[in-house]
Amino acid sequence: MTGILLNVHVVIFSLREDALHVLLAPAQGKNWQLPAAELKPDEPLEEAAARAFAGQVDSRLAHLEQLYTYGEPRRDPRGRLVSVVYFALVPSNAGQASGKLCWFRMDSLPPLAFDHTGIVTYALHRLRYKLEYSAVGFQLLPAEFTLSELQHTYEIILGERLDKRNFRRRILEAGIIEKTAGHRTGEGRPASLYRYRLDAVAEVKARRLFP
Amino acid sequence: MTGILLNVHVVIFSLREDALHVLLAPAQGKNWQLPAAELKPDEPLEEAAARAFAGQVDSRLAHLEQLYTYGEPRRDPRGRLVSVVYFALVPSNAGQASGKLCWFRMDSLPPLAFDHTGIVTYALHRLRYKLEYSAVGFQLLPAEFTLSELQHTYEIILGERLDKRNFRRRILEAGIIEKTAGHRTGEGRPASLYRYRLDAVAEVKARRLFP
DNA sequence: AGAATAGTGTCTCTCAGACATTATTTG
DNA sequence: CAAATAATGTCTGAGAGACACTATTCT
Repeated sequence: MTGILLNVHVVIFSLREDALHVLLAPAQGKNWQLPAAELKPDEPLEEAAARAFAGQVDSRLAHLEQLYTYGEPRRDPRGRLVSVVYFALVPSNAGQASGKLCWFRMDSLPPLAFDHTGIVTYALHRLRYKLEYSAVGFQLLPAEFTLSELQHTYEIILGERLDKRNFRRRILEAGIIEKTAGHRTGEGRPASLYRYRLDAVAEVKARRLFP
Repeated sequence: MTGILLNVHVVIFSLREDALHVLLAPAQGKNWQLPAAELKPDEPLEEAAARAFAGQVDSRLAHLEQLYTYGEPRRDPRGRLVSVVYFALVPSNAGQASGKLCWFRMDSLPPLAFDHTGIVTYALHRLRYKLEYSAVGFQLLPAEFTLSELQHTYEIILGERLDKRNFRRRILEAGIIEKTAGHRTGEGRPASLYRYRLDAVAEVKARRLFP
């Protein structure tokens, strides 16, 4: 291995104040970059990915999957760097950033170092795509949520309005959530709380939720 | 980089004698393994992947995409090895193997070294999945083909029979192939030849062909 | 009472899936 | 003319998408 470096980056998404956010670390100059970790000799890749933001975000990790491996020869001017990039979701009720990491709105990202802008864009593509055929959307919400909150989450990520009745019909017919006893009170009529049915994960992954 | 090795593996599929085949290289003992290449310091990952079977298969490369990066600490007993695995398709009219590489039927693979059996299984999943929503199927055929040959390709990969009329309707309505002047004569009525419409690639990738 | 949000049903149109017969060539 | 393969159309059922009003709570 003549001078080829390997590391792990993570694109971490969360919903904050009605907008999709990404967690970034300060880089050279005024730039920012994706949180990274060196791979330890005896550590699985996923663990290195989790380490990239461990202790910086007070949240259990809701979702972590490999995104892509970037290895263009000149992507980092400091040397040949191959990065295995992971993609993570953090529920919106957690994820207060501490340390040097900061949340940025996806629709107004700061300048990013190296090829990180392209990586974040691709991660958003993946998130939108997976939203349509799997149950990742729930990973951005707390354990209990209302149907309006769920719809709102989908709308923010997809960037488009969805029909309330059609949304509810499809989500409920898919059988992946169930009503709990609780209600959320607020400004108008209180809303029923729902929870994600863990036993439904497997079957949902097979079929598209939104075709 | 304390003792972490990085290389590139390739899962190469082709259709031969009415069955899906994978290209393998001899390994320790009676085992076989996926063709591999060391990453050169100034070489893109794709190029290393292509190098893993360059000169061994007399064919232009029809399709090459990154599959996944495997990096479990104990996957290779000789040391910590991270492998970026690619996935390739070779048209059935080309791809005569030479050198040490051999084609094996997917339904009767020899014992594979390390975690390569799992990798090949995952690659087949990906191939089947992509067949349903993109145009990769055409990459396994020569430039001109009959609709029966195309359907046959789909049936072999998906492992199930398809209805002839429904298949033709969907393929033709998708507008991704066009009739050429030629015909293929053989035992029965001669069949019209079709070719893949290059300008259709982009739009097809967006929508599922087989839902 | 008014403002705010939750919750609910129908119709239409497109498309997937099942299904059988005729057409053209070769030996 | 027999065998082989190519080519073609219809019906039905499921599901996506468009669409508007009633219900419940809070102030």
